Amino acid sequence: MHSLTMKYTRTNLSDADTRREAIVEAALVAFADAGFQATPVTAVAAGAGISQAYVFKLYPTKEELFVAAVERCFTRIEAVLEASAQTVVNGTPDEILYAMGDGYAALIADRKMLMIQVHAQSASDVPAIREVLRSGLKRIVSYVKQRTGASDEAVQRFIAFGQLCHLITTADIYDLGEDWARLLARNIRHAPAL
Amino acid sequence: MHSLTMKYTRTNLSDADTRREAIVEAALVAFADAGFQATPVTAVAAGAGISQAYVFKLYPTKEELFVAAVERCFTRIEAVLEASAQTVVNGTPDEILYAMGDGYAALIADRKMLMIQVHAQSASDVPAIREVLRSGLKRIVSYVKQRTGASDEAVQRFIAFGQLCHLITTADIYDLGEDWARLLARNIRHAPAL
DNA sequence: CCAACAAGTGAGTGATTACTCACTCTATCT
DNA sequence: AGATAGAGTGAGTAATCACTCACTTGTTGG
Repeated sequence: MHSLTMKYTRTNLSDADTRREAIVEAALVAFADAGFQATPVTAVAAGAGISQAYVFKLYPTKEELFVAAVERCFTRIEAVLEASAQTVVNGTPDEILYAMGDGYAALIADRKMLMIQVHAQSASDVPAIREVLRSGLKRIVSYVKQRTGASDEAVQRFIAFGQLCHLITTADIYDLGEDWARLLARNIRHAPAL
Repeated sequence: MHSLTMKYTRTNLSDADTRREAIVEAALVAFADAGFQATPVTAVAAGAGISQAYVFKLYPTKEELFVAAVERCFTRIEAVLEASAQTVVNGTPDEILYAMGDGYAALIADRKMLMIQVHAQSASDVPAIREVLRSGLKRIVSYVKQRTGASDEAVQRFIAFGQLCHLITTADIYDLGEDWARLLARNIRHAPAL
């Protein structure tokens, strides 16, 4: 139980906690790919390189697993926003917001972080999922507002255009040569896929 | 085959087409409720009051059924936008857009039309679903642009705030008394649920 | 050496579900 | 009357999947 008696003394993670880490990472990938309902827990287990039975030992239900993945997603977004904010020194609120937009665009280049959010919205009739979506959103909005000092309107616009970005990606219209698609994607930053 | 020899001569729908109608309506309700993966075809059949076997006779796969429901959703949105536009005479583009926003807010009061779109985004890795999402979006954007005559920026903003509205609804933060929630929902019209 | 426990798994199980098929029933046409 | 065709279904089937459990293995403290 205590680190002095633990097998791995190099880190402060026990074996089980190391596994939890690996499982959440695998869950992020697997759930992002197919969503909550369509992803079998076996896919997460395979991604983490362990048996399905052990996944269930560490995360008793698939729901908890998904919630952990969504939570991780929001934590990562927060970290990226903070890192982006730090690249601009003595900036105006709008400049910091702009840098955050850059950071977010880079983050979602591989779609995983974006799709997890969309899947969470889709599964938001499950109370625990709605709850983690809400708390993640709260963290992002509160953080952006406080860190940038931007107006409420600017922060709201920031989130709204983030959502537009999700729509553009799911409908896959970034590189469509049509007028309506260009209209929607105008000025939306978009890093090329990995 | 031809209406002169048909059983029901009062309408121009054959029995099968009447059933198709009922099935799409039931599909809209059922899929909106639980999404593409989590909705069994039996739920649609029950909603339409017919056997599951017959649903499969008219819609050979669940995928086609879902696509039909999404298509219907966009058709209904377009109709609502048109009806809203017609309520304003000699309006500026911004006035017409505003009226359309009212219409949309009223339409999604019962969440069905909203959730179907979110579920479609979530299942957009299925090519046919991505396709119907894209074509629906194209119809809406093109229609709004042409009918209002608004600037590209204004139309883009209209769609972006529509998406924000979806997020607010899925996370269920309309009536949350917290600052961050009020910030997000500021000036977002919201008809009370039915 | 042994007791105790944590890590880990193979092999189920029961429920669900997309899709099929052989069949019935009713109405119309000749 | 008999043939034909469309509307409609009951009863499957094969696969998938969330979750369980009895079990093994390796480690450690006494």
